[in-house]
Amino acid sequence: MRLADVVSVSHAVARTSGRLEKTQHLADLLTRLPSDEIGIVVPFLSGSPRQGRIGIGGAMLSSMRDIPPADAPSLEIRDVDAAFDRLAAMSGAGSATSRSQVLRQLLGRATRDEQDFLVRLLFGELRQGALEGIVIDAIARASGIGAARIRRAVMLAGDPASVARTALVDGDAALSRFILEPFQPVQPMLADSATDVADAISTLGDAVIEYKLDGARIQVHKVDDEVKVYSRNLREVTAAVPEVVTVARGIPARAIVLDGEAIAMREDGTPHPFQITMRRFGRRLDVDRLRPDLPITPFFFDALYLDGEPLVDEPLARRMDLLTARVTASNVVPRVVTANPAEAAAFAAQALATGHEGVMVKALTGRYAAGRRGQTWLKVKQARTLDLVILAAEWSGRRKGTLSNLHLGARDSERGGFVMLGKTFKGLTDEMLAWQTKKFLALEIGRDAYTVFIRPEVVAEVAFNEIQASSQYPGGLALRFARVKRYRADKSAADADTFATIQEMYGQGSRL
DNA sequence: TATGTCTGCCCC
DNA sequence: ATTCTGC
DNA sequence: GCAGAATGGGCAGACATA
Repeated sequence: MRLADVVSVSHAVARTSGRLEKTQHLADLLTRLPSDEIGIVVPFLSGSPRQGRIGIGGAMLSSMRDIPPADAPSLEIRDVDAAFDRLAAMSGAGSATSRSQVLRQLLGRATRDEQDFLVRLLFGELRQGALEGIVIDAIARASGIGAARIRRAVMLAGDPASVARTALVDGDAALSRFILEPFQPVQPMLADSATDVADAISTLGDAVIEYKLDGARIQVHKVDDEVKVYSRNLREVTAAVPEVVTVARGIPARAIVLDGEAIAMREDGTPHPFQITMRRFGRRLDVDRLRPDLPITPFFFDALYLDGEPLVDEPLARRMDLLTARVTASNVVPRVVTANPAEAAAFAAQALATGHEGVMVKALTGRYAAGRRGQTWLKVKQARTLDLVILAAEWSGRRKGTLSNLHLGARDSERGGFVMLGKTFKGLTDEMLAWQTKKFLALEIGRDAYTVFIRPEVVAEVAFNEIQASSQYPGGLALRFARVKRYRADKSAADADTFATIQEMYGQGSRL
């Protein structure tokens, strides 16, 4: 199949807003597609190439803007895939230059529309209103198999392309080969948010409350002495966390799959900040050098498989029992089972006092909903707010032509002026975007390519979860997960919170 | 060698 | 990660 | 309720450049 055929379907998908119609366009394409190209095109339609990230980012792509497009389409899907393969294989000195040359050559053979598609694909912003979810529906429609069955197979396979090939070529019965088994990581279950523990308990009834640790999600697979550790995105990270391998090897089970969190702990049993955990997690070099001073500890909270039996369809209560029977208590997340809101609230307070992020509240009857934001898991995190001054805004956002991304500043009561603490666009409705665009242009005192700087007069109430060290901002501090709650028309810049206040919060640990 | 820029099925 | 929006 | 879009800070590592 030609690239142009895929591009035209992508355009048709982007043009319509209806999910059913998007699905139909994609299903038609899948039906026409030669079976040996399913593995290439399905990832394209889900928004990323088969090869994953291949070392091409925004800077490289924006340097390609001058390439004149071809007059007529000639690229085959296979040509593109082969070029991506070559790009992915490049490394070492001079690789950036040769990568740039190969990409230039590819884009030079593409029409304007094809160039546009390839650039968005490589940048990871296809924006056709259909990613994996819609593609799953399309596979279902094209194969005549139920969407739930396809979705489940994708969660277990971790990859829609192989499921598409099986469904379209071999049919329904062949999907049964997608089962949970060791060393085939499954997409982790995700959680919804709740405002507080009492709210979560009243939603879920009998529940287990767990410390929510601010580390990195891990899925650990063990068969006999062989252990592999996967990240939330199913990336294999075994080499980064030898401590986890040691703990897993010691578990008395022939085969087991566990879900948990890896975090750097202090000797006194309190957690390091997330930034410190990240110095270890994801590191491949010098792991042994950092290990003595910065050990990583796994804390497990779920068991997905044990000695030949998949547990994902078992209720949480049974999965917990099997977990605690096999794993030492020091490697299980602290937890309490209760339906009593007061007891739950006390446990949550204890989690925060120990320095943790908050708690998870989970229904005891819940199944493990792989890859989904299950309604049976609720996270409760502590947030606080500051009144900050808007220093500037950037041209970007949901609707082009609005000033959306806000620069947030705290008042510097000692030296005068304001100290920038980060940016946010979150929490802004379409209505607020329209209002602030007008307002900020009236307050403009200067601009550059993307930014309008304004007189520091507008105050917003900004929620955040943590204050963290920053090498980017002049005060050396930045807000984590900042979002706008509301504008404070009743406050002037002189009423805004001061940088000294933020420094004090950071010193105490922003969660205490 | 030292520093800066870019990238990441990155982590949150 | 968080949040808003259309379906 | 789901899926998608749009965007945040910071980390290690690879490579380019001075």
